[in-house]
Amino acid sequence: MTRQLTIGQLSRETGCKVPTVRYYEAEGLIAPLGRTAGNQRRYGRAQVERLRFIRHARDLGFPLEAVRELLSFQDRPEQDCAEADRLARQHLKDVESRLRRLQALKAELERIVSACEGGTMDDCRVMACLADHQLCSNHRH
Amino acid sequence: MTRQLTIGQLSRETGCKVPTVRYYEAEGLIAPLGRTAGNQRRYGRAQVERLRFIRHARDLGFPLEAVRELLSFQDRPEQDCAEADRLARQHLKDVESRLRRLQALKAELERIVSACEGGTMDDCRVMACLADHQLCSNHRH
DNA sequence: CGTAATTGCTCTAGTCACTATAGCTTCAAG
DNA sequence: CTTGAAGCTATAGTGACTAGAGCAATTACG
Repeated sequence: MTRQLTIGQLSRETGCKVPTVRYYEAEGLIAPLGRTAGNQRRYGRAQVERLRFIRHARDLGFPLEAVRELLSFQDRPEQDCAEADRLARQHLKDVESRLRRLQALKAELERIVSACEGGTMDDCRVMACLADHQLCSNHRH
Repeated sequence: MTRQLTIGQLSRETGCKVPTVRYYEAEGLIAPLGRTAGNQRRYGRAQVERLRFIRHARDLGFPLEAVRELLSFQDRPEQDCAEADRLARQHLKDVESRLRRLQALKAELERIVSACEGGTMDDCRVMACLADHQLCSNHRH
């Protein structure tokens, strides 16, 4: 029989900081098995898995609300997985859109810094580009 | 002589929402020329330019603190532009790092959703990947 | 000149996902 | 039995806004 874990041990096993575990509890994502006589939280193996699931989804950039939804799917394993798939696909779309935006941004920043040849603020390309939208390569943002 | 602008007109000219202009003022980034007898803000051409500069820097992802610094450079046009250049290069590095991370993320999400072939939550690849780190292509995150 | 619609004002609270701090209590080891 | 680490709660702070309440001022029209 596996013995119960303190919040610190849970934290070490999952790489999730202690205050974050308590935050997730306040958010209703994870609850301890129970408390000791002295009011300390105690966790079991299932909580380790649950917290790993949460952390992994968060690392993949799912917002907490999506994680909450995914956890509720987990609790109903008989259900069709179309919803989980839809959520993941939606998230992928979001990531792709952020990616495109970031790529455009990188291109413009590269253009801006490569144009700087030293001198004073007065005729600095970096400052000029920031001041005047027309100097942008990308007029859409 | 150009007549002064209300906060709403300034907002329309710059694409920056009214509450955001007030927020920037509270943050010390931009101040109106003055106030009317009835306590309303009035702006001039210089403020339009300044706000455009702020918005453009923000659109490029510079944090407000960096924008504040860039604005202070603008106010000292004699100064060497090395600092502005350094700031932009640093920001470019940040963007590149975010970009790499997002690309890895996209790859894994693509792998996850492509593995889903329907069925129940029980044997859904999406859920399995989220539950088990070992199933990741990228073990570093 | 009166009135109604629009725009402005301040202040407070909410967002997201934590992180940090203060001040206290409990637990495990020696 | 004492000490020090780790636990507890509660509150506030982060960044960059956004939303709402409840008023006041301005402007256009008749």
